[in-house]
Amino acid sequence: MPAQPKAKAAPRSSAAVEDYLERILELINTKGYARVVDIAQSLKISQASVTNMVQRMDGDGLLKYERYRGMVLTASGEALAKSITRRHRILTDFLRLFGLDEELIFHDVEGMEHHVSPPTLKAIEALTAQLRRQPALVARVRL
Amino acid sequence: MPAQPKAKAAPRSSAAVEDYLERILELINTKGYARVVDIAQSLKISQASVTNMVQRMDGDGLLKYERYRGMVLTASGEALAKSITRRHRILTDFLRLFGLDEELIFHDVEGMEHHVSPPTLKAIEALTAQLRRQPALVARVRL
DNA sequence: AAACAAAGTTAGCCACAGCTAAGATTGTTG
DNA sequence: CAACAATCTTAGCTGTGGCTAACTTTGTTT
Ligand SMILES: [Mn+2]
Ligand SMILES: [Mn+2]
Ligand SMILES: [Mn+2]
Ligand SMILES: [Mn+2]
Repeated sequence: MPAQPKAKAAPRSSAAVEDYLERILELINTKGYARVVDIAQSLKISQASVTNMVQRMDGDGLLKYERYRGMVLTASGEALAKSITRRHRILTDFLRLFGLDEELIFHDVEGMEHHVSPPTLKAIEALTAQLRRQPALVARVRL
Repeated sequence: MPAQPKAKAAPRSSAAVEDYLERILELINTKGYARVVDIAQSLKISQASVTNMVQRMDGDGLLKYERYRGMVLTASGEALAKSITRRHRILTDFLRLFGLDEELIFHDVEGMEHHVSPPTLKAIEALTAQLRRQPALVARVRL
């Protein structure tokens, strides 16, 4: 018997895997399916790299993949993708308060999102809500 | 003649290189010198990895390194190290507003800092200054 | 059905950034 | 000064996540 009951296989995913999951979920939500060619274009990487990563993610149980046919997120893959999407949205909402360039926001969020812990995210979310009731204060930051 | 006057060789450094620079500067400031063994302990990586990276950074002109003897930051390495240290400090000051665990703050900042652009950093810095005059608002976030 | 184009896959490559094990250098100590 | 411990370096390895070139599969067009 293991020392720990089952450990839940801690879904320790890298920044790259998180970006793939985020795009795959978005493609499924908007087009109904996620194709290799679309993932590649969206992430600006080669189709070959996508095929390779998708095979790894299949092995890791994040999605089910059939050669030449397509892929679907597993339950755990989808749960992870949704939480990643939420993080991305919360950080974007926060940075939008300050009148920064939209492309810059996207770039910064795309990098930062992989390093923000749940408590920090919660604080930023609450702060954003508060700042929305204080436009005068926010205006002083936007200067 | 080149199209651009000189381009300044854009010091495009990775997250790992930035972490090394930050620690090396800190060690120099507190002990007067940065030794391989101390960098290794501080970053929790092996001495061999440090030697390897330090050699690459020498090749990239970020520091001058002499085998078995030691290293000094170049002008550009020191400038970069200082700006990295500043980013780290500004982000830490921001997150400290919310009563988060100090270890958690360090972990998050250590990851996020490499992805925050100058305009975003400036906004966060200004926001922190404003929030310091609004303890009541901050208290609502800390709940 | 043959031909073609688009999409997908494989093979082989690379840089980055870590590791261990083994050996070299340096400075201190008996 | 010899021996020793600490420090540093080298050699060789690994996983991640990219790439290009060449090939295969699929679906559409004629
Ligand atoms: Mn991202
Ligand atoms: Mn994202
Ligand atoms: Mn860092
Ligand atoms: Mn730092």
